[in-house]
Amino acid sequence: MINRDIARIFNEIAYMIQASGDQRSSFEANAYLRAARSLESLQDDIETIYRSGGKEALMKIPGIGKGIADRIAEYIDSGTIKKYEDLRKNYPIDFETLTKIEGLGPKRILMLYRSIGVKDLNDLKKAIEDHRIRDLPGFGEKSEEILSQSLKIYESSAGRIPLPLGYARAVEIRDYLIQTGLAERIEIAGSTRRMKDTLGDIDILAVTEKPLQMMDAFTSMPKVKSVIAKGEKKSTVALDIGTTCDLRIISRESFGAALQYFTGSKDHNIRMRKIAIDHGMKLNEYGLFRDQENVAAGHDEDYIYRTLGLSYIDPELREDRGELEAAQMGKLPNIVKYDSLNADLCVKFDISKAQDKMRAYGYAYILAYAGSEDERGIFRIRSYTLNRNDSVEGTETTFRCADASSFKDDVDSLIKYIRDGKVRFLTNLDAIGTPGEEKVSKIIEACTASRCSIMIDSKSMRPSSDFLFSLRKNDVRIAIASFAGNPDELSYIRFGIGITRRAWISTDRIDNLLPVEELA
DNA sequence: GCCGTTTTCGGCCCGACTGTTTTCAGTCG
Ligand SMILES: Nc1nc2c(ncn2[C@H]2C[C@H](O)[C@@H](COP(=O)(O)OP(=O)(O)OP(=O)(O)O)O2)c(=O)[nH]1
Ligand SMILES: [Mg+2]
Ligand SMILES: [Mg+2]
Repeated sequence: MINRDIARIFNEIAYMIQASGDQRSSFEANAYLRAARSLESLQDDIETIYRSGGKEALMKIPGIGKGIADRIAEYIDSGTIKKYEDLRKNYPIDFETLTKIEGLGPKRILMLYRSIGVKDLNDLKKAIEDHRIRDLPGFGEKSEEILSQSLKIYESSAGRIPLPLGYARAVEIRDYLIQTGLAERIEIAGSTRRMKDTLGDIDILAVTEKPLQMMDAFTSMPKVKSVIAKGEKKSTVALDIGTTCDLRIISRESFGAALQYFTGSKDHNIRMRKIAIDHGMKLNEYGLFRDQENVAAGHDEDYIYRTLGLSYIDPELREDRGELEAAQMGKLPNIVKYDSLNADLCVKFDISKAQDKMRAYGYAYILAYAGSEDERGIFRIRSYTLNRNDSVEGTETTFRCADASSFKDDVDSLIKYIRDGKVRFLTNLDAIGTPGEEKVSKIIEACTASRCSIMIDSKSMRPSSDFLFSLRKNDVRIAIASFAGNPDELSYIRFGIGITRRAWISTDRIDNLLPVEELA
């Protein structure tokens, strides 16, 4: 897929525009950045979209208009983009990598290039080692020191981390801050709250009477490797797991607005703030202001949405993918709640002693792996329930599942299995291809017609929410499974539920809400 | 460069933290 290649080019064009910098063109740079984000989240191959639908199809993608559609077409047709090549002549710099260094943006990167010829990471390293940066205009001894620190953080950075890892760490940090006794309210925000499948960092929001003390506690946590910024409202630290964590402290009255702000996404926030402007108001993390008055003071997120004429939008939907339009019309999907499942639809350990867990999760039954079948790529799962004595009991009810990854080169056989009613659940659908590919559509059609559900593996988080979001217009049913390999891993189900919520899948399509009799 | 249930022109979200910037630019959330 060339989506990422083109996104990278657009990012670089944006950085070069920003580096050369007059105000007017910064909006153009934002347009390129927005288009790049759009391409990165696009599930289907942009080349396929262009070849089958032309420029009109490209212009249907959010953030892509005439100009950028032309540039995408130019890239696909000729392999290069003239505007990009021309800019590169003036700025032969690896912006993509250098902007990943905390504290380095387009302007300072350009300064480093113009003054001492820094083009890439290696050049930067040498410049820092030789102390050539401290004498540059706009830099000093301190900023050279900070750059050296940022470089170390970058090199030990894990990039985006998987949600299950980040979520566990976010909960640890939240609980640590709670046990300091300083927190009046505290909430995990950002992409963790939106249950995005990978996290760029961890974001936490708190209310406290003693911000300075709480910031001290935060920056001196055991797992903090270094402190990147520390103020009374906001601090950032680098954690041991190669990611950073932001703590934002806010007053009690502003908590609702702050949670709305800090949950994001950025694009959702920008849209919200524009809607506020349309209503003659101003939205920021402190409140919703009409004239000078904060009309949302002391209110929760729900109040802000409703005051702007919207229904409440769950965090998982806040990606500017149509949720604001839907909220305006009261047409948001009714998504499944985290504690409402009737069952875990596939686990992979002996659950005969798991009665306590079963009760704790409120499950009426659990389907557990019962071995592979003779046919390649097919396995069986058995239903277990709680009997009168409150112990787990296997039943005669079993279902057959197909693992799509075993049918990559034989999609027709898989479709036949589904159409013949030989399989009830399908795992690893994304191994077949992207959502827009014909073989995937054909499988989905077969599943919808023959009551085979797409099973989500909550442990590996696949198919992803982005994949399933592309399929949201289909009626195909969904089964959520933890794939737990031991009792503790039953908690992974949360991430599978998150996937269905992010994918706009409504409760009437979720198999886990059915009693076992209705599964058959 | 994108975009439009007030617009096809004229807007484009809004604020925190840092350094050497004497009044704010750059970067980031
Ligand atoms: N209004 C506004 N809010 C922003 C902006 N950038 C970030 N935010 C808000 C929304 C984000 O969800 C939140 C946390 O910022 P992050 O950079 O950590 O982004 P997020 O957690 O969404 O994604 P991540 O997985 O960390 O890359 O702060 C911005 O430019 N404007
Ligand atoms: Mg974040
Ligand atoms: Mg953050």
